[in-house]
Amino acid sequence: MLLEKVEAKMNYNFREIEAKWQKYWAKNQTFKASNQSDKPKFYGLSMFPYPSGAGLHVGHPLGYIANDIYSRYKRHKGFNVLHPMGYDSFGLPAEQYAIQTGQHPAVTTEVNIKRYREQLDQLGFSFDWSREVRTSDPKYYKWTQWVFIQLFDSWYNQKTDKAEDIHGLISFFEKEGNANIQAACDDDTPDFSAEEWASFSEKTKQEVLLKYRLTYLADTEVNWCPALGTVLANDEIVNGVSERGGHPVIRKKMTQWSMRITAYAQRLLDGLDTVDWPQPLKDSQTNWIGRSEGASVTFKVKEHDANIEVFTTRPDTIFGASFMTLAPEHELVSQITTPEQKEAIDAYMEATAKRSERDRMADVKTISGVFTGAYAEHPFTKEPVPIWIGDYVLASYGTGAVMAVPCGDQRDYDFAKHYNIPIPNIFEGVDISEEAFADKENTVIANSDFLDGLSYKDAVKKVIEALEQIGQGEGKINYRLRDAVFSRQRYWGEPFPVYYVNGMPQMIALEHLPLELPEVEKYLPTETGEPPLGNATHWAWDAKNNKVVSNEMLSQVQHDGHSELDSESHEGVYPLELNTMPGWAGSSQYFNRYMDPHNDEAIYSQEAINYWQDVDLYIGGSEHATGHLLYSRFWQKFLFDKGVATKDEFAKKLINQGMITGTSAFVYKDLDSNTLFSKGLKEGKNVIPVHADVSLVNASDELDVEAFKKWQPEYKDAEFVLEDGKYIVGREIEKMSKSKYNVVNPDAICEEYGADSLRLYEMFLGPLEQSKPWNTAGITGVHSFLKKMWKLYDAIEESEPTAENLKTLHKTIKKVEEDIENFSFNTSVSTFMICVNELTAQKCKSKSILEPLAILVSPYAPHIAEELWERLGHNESIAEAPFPIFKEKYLVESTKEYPISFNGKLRFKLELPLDMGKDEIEAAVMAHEKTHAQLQGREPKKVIVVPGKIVNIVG
RNA sequence: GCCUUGGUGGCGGAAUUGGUAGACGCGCUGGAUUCAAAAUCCAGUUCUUUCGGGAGUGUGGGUUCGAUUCCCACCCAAGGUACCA
Repeated sequence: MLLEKVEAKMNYNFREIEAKWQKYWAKNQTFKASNQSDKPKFYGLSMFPYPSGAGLHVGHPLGYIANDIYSRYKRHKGFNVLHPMGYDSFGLPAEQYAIQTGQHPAVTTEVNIKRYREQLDQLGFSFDWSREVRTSDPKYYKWTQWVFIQLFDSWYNQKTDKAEDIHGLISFFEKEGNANIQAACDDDTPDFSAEEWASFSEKTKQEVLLKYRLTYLADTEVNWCPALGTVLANDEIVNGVSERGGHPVIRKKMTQWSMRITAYAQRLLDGLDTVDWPQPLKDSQTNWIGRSEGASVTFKVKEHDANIEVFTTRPDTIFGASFMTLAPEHELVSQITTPEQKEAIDAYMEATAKRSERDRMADVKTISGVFTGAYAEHPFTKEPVPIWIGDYVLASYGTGAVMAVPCGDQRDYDFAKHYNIPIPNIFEGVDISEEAFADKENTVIANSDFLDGLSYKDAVKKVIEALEQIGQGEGKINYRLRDAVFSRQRYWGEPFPVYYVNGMPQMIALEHLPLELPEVEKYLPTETGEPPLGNATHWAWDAKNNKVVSNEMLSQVQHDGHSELDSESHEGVYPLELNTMPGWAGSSQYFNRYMDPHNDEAIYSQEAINYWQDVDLYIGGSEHATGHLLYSRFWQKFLFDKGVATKDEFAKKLINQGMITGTSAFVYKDLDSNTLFSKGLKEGKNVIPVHADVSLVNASDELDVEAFKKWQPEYKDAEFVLEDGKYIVGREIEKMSKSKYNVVNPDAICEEYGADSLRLYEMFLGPLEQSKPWNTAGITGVHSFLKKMWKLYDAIEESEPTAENLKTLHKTIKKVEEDIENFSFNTSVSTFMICVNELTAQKCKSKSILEPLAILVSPYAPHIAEELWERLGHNESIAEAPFPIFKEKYLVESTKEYPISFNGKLRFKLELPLDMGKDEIEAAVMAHEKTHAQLQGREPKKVIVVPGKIVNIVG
């Protein structure tokens, strides 16, 4: 009895310890951040998760652990730390589940969040849960709706290069029309004078303003899936059919809200230079924005009152343009096609319309096109230029039309060859009989009138000047980036704070927000094809009383379009927007809301943002490169323009954690019989590999045969051919996924080894940014390290540390501090192991060594550190204990074991005093018997001596 | 095709400014302890070797007294992107 008790005290009982400290942290609010502090601030943020029904697997917490370590470290370093967590809780899976089961998404979301919270708590994170946000919480999405309204009330002034209040634009219009305004606006914005503006009806004014607002309503082509009754995002479509169910998808024009992110294209590009983000991520944003410099050129169409505008990056080759190509969807096609060509053109347009965008992209080798019969006029030579249509020109890029220069562009070249169109050569000394010449650097222009003899750069400059002179072009920068469609025909998303009067959108005032999601019977689209919110019976806006009312109250004028029938009693009730916002709406400002999450008066107070400013360290997956991270930067810049945010980039440093891949296990089934061969016996047999659940396999790749039979009853009676009495499985690295049965659940690992072991092991696997395979077997290494460390604190003494003890401690402090600052968490774990191994060998019991060691370990393995800290006699949490200070003096050595190399190869080592000079070292080495043995009588050509480092003898 | 990142033992990986390649851990081998197992501890573990040594960081070159590290060319893998005019 007594013996058991003693043993229990000595053993590392991680289950008890971890539960104890998790409770302590929660009860004492150890990690609650204050918005008032004299300390410097540190804001460490991990991307908040979508709470899925499957829960976390070991790959998910990797970034959280890293950020938790860094944040805890900063706390030890005297920073006031903000380390929050929340949930991106609007989203598709909950809605799909609701459609299938009828359960309200809010209910399933709540259940999933609870499960997530349990799993997160179990890992011992230092999150300030008092600041939790949920995007689906009306108190939170009130502010998502608020940002939307701010965007609606703003336009982008290109002269001041920032977003400004829409009222300023209206006064411009009133004073001088829109001629002198440089603004981000729709391409089809008409020119008008102040008088014309004044004469516009209220509705026309609103329509014009929509062309300038930073969020606007417009007809947009979307991917509509009739079978699913919804629009799909591009990534939800695979090979032209829906990812879910494989239903056909068509392009459909729908009135949708869009975000004028293109207004910020250049600033989004420039801002990348100011942040410490991974290069691949910056590159993919740069590519996505797709800036290209060139010129826009206007070609007049002969015999028509029409112009074709093209964008080209090679205006210098304009004299080589021998035809033009329009996208088949180009608006001028039907207008300019001659009667003789009409039949061919119609047939071609019909054929292209049938092909999906994806088919067209996939099939790049087939050259196809049709001549319209029309000609454009070359701006300089005035020669006729035949106008073709061809599906190699995309309607969605540039102007949907190109001036084709076959000698300088391979696609134009191929097209010209295929249809026997002339290929004039405008390059000096270049052979174009085989292929086009696209080398800008070595370009010398010829046969080009006033451009002859010029280089690419000079010719571009000169031709743009000439185009401007004749009013047929100008220098232009084109972006690939499109405005972002912001409407979704979904239920489980933020409602737009919008109602419609005479078809024009009106914003609901801030004091009446949030506009809460209505209850619906069904989560599917209505029979008339309206979004799920069309099923709501209580979804109309009473603009007089500012509240949501029953649809029955809708004004007659809205109902059937006859204003004279407007019902008196129901006046001022209007329909509400039926679309909801996309998934990225709620995540585009959450990082700022954490600064002041319970503020009901503002998205956050100015005091809060003045103190916290921006995120110091943001960790999350690289899959958000062109979604969340681009949209968030856009909203941040907008709020910066409005003076709401203090920084125009929200995150100083960003790290993409690598993916943790699974190590799948395979059994080998004989093709002809129900026989399973162990891995070593499958050679020469006709077998197929079958996935086995990784939880049925031990560290030595042995399969638990009985458990396997139980798991897959079809193998209940199978014959297992063993080797040495064991069934050995094959292993392969694959993406961690349910279907591959290689998902490893953190709960089971915490149960068997503890959260501290899991945290250490995830870090120990390798560099944070790299993708790396998971193999649970290796966790025993870090687990026995913790046991060894625990043992070290068995009998703590107040004794003086030895010089050796101090050296071990201080080299550990130095290395761990450097590692954390460099986000090299894997190497710190090794350093801890070395330190504990050394102190164990030294039989160190000194409190003055073991106390700082506990602090060093605490960011990584916080539970054991707290427990040891308490055993060292402290009553307060270790969380705020100051980080140990490294002292160089303990590492100073008097001698050095010099590596002695011959021709760069190490041959032997020689211990010499460190204060020995160059010549003395050389003399000592040359006198050594092993040197003579190496040289075998040869005279060395040269002796390199780097004191304190190395000796190298050449010869 | 283009852009990016990477390539080191059986495996994960280390070597931070060019200076002892393979730290640390897994696995494996042998041993101790145990009735036995687990756990723990000790020793070994890049390859090769005639036991002196020799070779070695994707391949081939280069710079250097010295290269995993810097330069050039190429190969392979992963991720992103693609008829972008």
